[in-house]
Amino acid sequence: MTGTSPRRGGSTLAEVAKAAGVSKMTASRVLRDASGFSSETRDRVLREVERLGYVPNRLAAAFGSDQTSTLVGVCVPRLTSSLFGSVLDSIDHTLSKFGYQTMIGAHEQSPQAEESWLRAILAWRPAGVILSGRKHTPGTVEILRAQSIPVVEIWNLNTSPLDVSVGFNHFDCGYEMGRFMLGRGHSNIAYVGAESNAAGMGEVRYQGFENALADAGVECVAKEVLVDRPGFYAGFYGTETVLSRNAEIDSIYYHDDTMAVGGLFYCKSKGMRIPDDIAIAGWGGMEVASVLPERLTTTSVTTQALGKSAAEALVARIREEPVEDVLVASTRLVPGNTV
Amino acid sequence: MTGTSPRRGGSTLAEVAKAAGVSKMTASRVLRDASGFSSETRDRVLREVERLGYVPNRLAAAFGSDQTSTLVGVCVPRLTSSLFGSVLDSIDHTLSKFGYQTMIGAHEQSPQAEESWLRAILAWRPAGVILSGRKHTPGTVEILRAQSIPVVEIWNLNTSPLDVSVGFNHFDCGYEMGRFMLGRGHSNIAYVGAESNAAGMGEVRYQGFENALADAGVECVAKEVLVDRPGFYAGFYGTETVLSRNAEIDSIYYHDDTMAVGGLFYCKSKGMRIPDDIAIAGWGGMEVASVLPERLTTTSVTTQALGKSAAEALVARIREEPVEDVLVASTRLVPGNTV
DNA sequence: ATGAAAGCGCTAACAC
DNA sequence: GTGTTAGCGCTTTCAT
Repeated sequence: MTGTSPRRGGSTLAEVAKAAGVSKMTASRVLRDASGFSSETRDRVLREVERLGYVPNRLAAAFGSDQTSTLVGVCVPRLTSSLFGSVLDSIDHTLSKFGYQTMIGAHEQSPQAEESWLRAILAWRPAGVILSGRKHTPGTVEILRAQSIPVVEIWNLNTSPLDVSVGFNHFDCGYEMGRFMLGRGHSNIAYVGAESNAAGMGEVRYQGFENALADAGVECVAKEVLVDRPGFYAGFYGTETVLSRNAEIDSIYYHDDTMAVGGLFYCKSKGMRIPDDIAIAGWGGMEVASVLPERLTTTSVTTQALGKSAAEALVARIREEPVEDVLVASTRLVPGNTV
Repeated sequence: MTGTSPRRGGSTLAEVAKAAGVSKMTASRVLRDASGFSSETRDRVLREVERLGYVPNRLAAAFGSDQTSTLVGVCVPRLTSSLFGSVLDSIDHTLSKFGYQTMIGAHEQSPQAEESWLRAILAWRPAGVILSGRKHTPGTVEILRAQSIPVVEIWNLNTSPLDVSVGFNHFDCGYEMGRFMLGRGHSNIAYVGAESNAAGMGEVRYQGFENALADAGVECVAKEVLVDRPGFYAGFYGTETVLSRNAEIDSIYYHDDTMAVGGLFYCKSKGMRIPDDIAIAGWGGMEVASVLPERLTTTSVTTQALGKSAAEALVARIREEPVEDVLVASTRLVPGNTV
């Protein structure tokens, strides 16, 4: 910082107060809309605020009083997914309505990255944090407990959360789709997924799926989990890979709709008929499916509701209001004509 | 706050210092990895930090010293777009490498929403902010000037930025595509876009496009800008709308690839051949196009590079290093077989 | 309805 | 290599 430049942030409360001919306390009360001032005083203070372009210093306020800010840390696997994007959008929208500011992190499914992000975030004394998934490092768990800070874990349903959990029941999603595909007469069933990292956010869905097959005495004939970000292209070449290894496959369950759409176009490019030659099922209920000639069989999920519930639960915890420990965001299998 | 609960954040520097048998200053130096302590002292301090689970209070540090935090505010139109998601991902990744924390906002193209977000963010004395688009309220401009804070405007190229601009040359993108479509012999050319709001982030592209047509003495026969979020479905029904009004249309330029893909499937569903009956062009070079049977004619854009450049430019400005005022992220027309 | 004083946890500046 | 002092801008507490 150069010595000549004026203090960043312009004027202070003291300057506003002085200009308005009142004490700092009175000015402070006016700005926080507390009580204890006449409407005449109020007008005088607000006029000076306007004139001086006063911007409150929340750093000082949060530090000086209760040691807690209105900052909230939110960590998601990635920002490029329409599903996580929707959740984050809903969280941010809801939090800002309640007067909180959202600090983000993207851990791309690495618990270590999550932990180092968290350490940096906690130094700002956030009012709470929202994490994705159930896998956290021991360090993460310990530091959260030590800070006794409200935590909401999202995405995966977690019946023994650190604090509060708001998620989808991925196991049931997988199980239900497994049963559905079996019910349509498919028996050479494969799974194609993608995980950038070890945390395995898609794994639970596969487990539910596999269980459904096992309960019917059927084995999943192929499981291909690419080390990649889930997406259209991963679905395309994952399908190529799995079909090249096993020509008997008559149906594929995908990590999500983007991968399913990629797989669908791979199959069509090879002249396969859907669902006669090969059946395809996705997950997520993404918008892209709405324009395809085929109606994709998928599980539609309520990402907006998940985000809103998570943000509301966090705010309730911050305010020490009663909150359900475990909330489930709804999902629904939507039969199309691709299975 | 209940009086019984311990101070959030656990121990303080003073406690660490006392436990280590040194002064606060020495402990502070160790933690900031400054010089001025023996390695023996360092070990003793770090041991106590570990033992006490000390988490530094950046609120106090930022407030007490230079009045500036390592927080950075980043505002984008929305978080559900793969393009903006990619930019944000790249920004966050780059900023965190430099030790900054990202606070987000989503203004969905409303300058007013941007301004109120900005006011809340500036109260945290961020080291800098990144805004999207060129349209800002007078209040936004004034407050930024008054705070004399580093600002990077992204997305739209802006030759007279508030501070620094890193963007795509949308006008050229549109112009180039206009010329390309004309070159392929199309003459009944329409445009289909979508804007949720008045700020009109897609408008410049249209202007370039229209100019290309005008320069060739051709008029754009239809312009349909839906009041909606750009997306697959908006492309689908926007195409339906525009074609129902004008049956002569032989080619359509879309706001982006999602809309183009939506339009493509609408046209195919009506039995039209592409590009013979109707030509289709998008923008963005999105992944979805990689799996279609058609190679979509589009403009591929470097969202990761844009985000990285923007973050780096902001950091340079914060550090008072020399920075180019205007940076252009590259775009490239990629001819496919849909035009 | 308003004001005065104290202090939050940290670091810059200056001693030693 | 280490310690002391002062102060950042605000809010809390307690007077008036």
